[in-house]
Amino acid sequence: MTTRPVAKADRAKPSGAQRRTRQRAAVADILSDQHDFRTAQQIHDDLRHHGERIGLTTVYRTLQLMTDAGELDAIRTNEGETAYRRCSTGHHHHHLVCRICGRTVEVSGPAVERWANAVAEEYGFREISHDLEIFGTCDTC
Amino acid sequence: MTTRPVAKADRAKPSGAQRRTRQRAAVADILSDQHDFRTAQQIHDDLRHHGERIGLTTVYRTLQLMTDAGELDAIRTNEGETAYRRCSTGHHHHHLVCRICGRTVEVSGPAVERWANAVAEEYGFREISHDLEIFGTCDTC
DNA sequence: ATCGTTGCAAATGTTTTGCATGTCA
DNA sequence: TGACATGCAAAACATTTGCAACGAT
Repeated sequence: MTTRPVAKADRAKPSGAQRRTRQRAAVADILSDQHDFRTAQQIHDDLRHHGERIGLTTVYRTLQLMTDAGELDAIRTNEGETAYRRCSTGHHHHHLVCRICGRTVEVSGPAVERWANAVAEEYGFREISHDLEIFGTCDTC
Repeated sequence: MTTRPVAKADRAKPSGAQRRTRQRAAVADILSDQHDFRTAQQIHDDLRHHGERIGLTTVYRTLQLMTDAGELDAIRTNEGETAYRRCSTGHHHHHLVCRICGRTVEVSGPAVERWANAVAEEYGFREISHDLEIFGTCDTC
């Protein structure tokens, strides 16, 4: 086990370019609509319900590809699943997540960034990055 | 999948009291020594190397018990494992983790707490909690 | 003696991989 | 036509559970 942030662009793309396929388009589409974190299995179910013919394996592989490409945010749930979400803004941000319905709001705050950097420096840490998730119950729940 | 903070005291203790056993003491001991996050499997290995006779199942069960009792912090690693760490201070805090050696420093900052609460309230979220991990490379690495 | 604990084996659930087949460029 | 993509089945893992044997009180 190694504790480090989720790899966003670890393995280098082998060589040849990627192909546009029906399946990849379908995964990308469904993630454009929804803004919540979804697991691979949920996405697979959704696609099936929408009449898409796609294998679970392909969903997993596509999500990994998109994550490596920086198009998706990936988090680990407490249930041990990996959940993915389209990363609308390319830059750094945090998430405000409703415990009940899963509604998510992207937030950002220079205050936190500054604090994190200051604390890290105080302890002699370099090349800082951080993950922050705020949980709560949203007004409609 | 349900996104919510790691359950710290979910299931109620049935009725009878707990027993002190060699195995539970061993797990507690090893966690008192080390301050890093360790997975159940690592702890099991450590104990075996120290000559302890203990089953992996028991390690898992003991860690869960201690977590429910609020004695341990549990986090999900990006590799999909659950890592545990003794929670020295009973109160809320965050972690500064070295990407290389895994060294961990407990930090706390009212600034972040305030910011998180403010942002959450702005979006109508209640019963706020949050998780924050800062990653970096420590001075000795 | 009683009832929580242990630990093996087996089950579960998620994600990955081998490989034959299909398909975009 | 190729090289990459797909998807089934099987493998790989982490974790949980059934259950008979154990051990603490």
